[in-house]
Amino acid sequence: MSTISEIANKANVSRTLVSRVLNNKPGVSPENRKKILSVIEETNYVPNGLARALVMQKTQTIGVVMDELCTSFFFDLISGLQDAAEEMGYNILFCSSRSHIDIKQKYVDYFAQGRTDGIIAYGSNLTDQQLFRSIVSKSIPCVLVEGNLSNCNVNMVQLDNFKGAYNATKHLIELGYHNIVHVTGDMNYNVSLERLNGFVQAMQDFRIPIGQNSILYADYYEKLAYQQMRKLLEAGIKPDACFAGADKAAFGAIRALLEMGYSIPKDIAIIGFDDDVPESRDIVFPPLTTMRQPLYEMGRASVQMLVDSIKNPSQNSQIKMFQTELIIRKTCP
Amino acid sequence: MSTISEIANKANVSRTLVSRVLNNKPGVSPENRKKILSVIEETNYVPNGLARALVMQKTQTIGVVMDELCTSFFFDLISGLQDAAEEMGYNILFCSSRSHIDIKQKYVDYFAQGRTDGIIAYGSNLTDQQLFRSIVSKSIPCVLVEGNLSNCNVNMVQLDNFKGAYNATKHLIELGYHNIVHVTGDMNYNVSLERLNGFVQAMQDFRIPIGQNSILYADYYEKLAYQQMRKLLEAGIKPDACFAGADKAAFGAIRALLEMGYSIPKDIAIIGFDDDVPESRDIVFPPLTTMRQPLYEMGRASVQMLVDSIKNPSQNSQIKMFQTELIIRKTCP
DNA sequence: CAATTGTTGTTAATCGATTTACATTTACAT
DNA sequence: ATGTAAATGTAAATCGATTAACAACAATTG
Repeated sequence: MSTISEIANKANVSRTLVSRVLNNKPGVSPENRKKILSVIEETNYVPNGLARALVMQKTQTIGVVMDELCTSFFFDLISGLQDAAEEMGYNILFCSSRSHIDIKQKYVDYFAQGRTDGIIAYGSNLTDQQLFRSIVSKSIPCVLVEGNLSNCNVNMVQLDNFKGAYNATKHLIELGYHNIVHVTGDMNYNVSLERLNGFVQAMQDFRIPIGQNSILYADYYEKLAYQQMRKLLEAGIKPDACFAGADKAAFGAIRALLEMGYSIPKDIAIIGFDDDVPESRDIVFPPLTTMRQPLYEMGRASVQMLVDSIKNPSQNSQIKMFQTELIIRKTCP
Repeated sequence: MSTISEIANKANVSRTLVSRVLNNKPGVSPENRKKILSVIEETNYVPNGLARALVMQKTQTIGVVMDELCTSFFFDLISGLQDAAEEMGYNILFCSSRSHIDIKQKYVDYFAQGRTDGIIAYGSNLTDQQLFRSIVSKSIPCVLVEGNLSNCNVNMVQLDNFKGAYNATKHLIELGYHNIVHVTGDMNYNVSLERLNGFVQAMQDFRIPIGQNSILYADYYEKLAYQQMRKLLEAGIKPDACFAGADKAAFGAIRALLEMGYSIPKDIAIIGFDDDVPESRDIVFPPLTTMRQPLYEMGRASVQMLVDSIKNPSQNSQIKMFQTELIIRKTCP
């Protein structure tokens, strides 16, 4: 690895001139510029980004901390992040904690040690709270996506899970379904609680009693939802509608229902949540009616908010709340 | 952001002492150590990673360049990368080119500007060649995964696609199937060519004629494989076995076969490739017999090879070839 | 008691870039 | 010929850490 000084020596000029050439700045005679460029060329010289970032006090880099990377669910979110970053001239670095809180902390610290201009962290897990507060205390620009940090002056991009769940439930109720079952997520996650609350509130507002069998405690994955729904059906309970807190869970429930001879949506209506439906799903399952999360837009907004905050560090923190959209397909009219 | 000098001033000591405390080195009196630690604590001081990396001439960081991040296919590969990196004390940064060659180049350059100790690049695309050569010319340690760069002294982790395809085809032939159709991938990708060659070679070795209808040109995704298989069946061709170059393609083909009333494996045997089967697949499709790629192990090997190369820059480049394994499930005995 | 060893501390060089301040040269108008 | 402005160049400070070299002093040893 050669340095700017070596280039300067070989070209018989000062470092300053090389720097000017590198950054396309004036103040270099044509012949010197040419000579310097040719030395750079033949040396395969690349300026050191660390040194540059150190003196410029900026990295043009955003660090993104995710719980998982290889999940179709994050596809749109990451696309939004990347498109916006590209447009605004930032590089994006990803890291994956694989849901280990200590690894997440490690990468947050890593990014916060001057290696990025700001951090975007995804996390709906309640155990993230401490970690998020640690970022904030370092006073590095950051945006929390799907995170919820009360009493804390921090930028947040959120989804209105409560209203989404409320509207999904309301939709079912207004269609005449009253025997509705809700499949919840893991109760360690904020989103699960918020969606459950939305369901409960809607039921109460329409004075529909919530019984012991109205709520299936599961997680947002296929397997457990399948098992719980199966158990319910085998116990002889016959709901006429199901609001699942996540599409994956909806598919699990649907599988149980199909196995038990239910026809969808004739015997039971289904609404999911997320709009996380791989293209291939439609092959075998009925196309799912669901509450869409505008993940792409949320990704874009996160970057915009962060860059705002980088360029204007003294400004107050912002919170942007996104709404879900009911996408009517075939599992519920 | 405070600096080491500020800490030194506040604690009335020299920078050296602060540095020693930060790095847990001896040569600091107990009372000074305590004082410095308390100043660090109350200042929320974090040492600057760029400055440290600049003077230490190492970053303890590996940069990974992928075509896509949010794909189940890469799950195991990335797990392998991360586990190995964790064990060896390296941080891993990911970036996604989303299959844009210029963005890929941008991030490779970014990583190569001293920001990482080495680069791992995934790419089976033929258009990556130029890009890979540019990394090599920068003489920064790197490993290519699934890439194929001839006449170039560079570390590579590869899969024996030829032999895998050969063995899959051979397996079908030895079971008595002779009317075998192969679903290919995009011909711009090395893997597609290698797997096709393996198929062809096996057919030739067993003296089975390859007709016009023996090869379905598609990509490794569900849709096109579905369409091509459908077209074949509608033309009245009745193969007795199918070797798909990828599991996704296999599922597309299976879908067409099921729709046309074929029973699997009674009427037709199927072997896929990759073992990229999301858990949820088994719900509706028959469990797929396939050639497994040891992606987790390949991920680990990439990191090991890279770290080797970082610690011993002068050594010759290595190539490690991994073999596939036939996983017998229900679509082919 | 002198010599040696060990501990604790400081100063200054270093990593590789950018940038300010200033020096030199050239061109042009007066 | 003189003064001024523009263009081109250099030297040195700076970013924020680590570390080699060395100084000062206390403790140990013969």
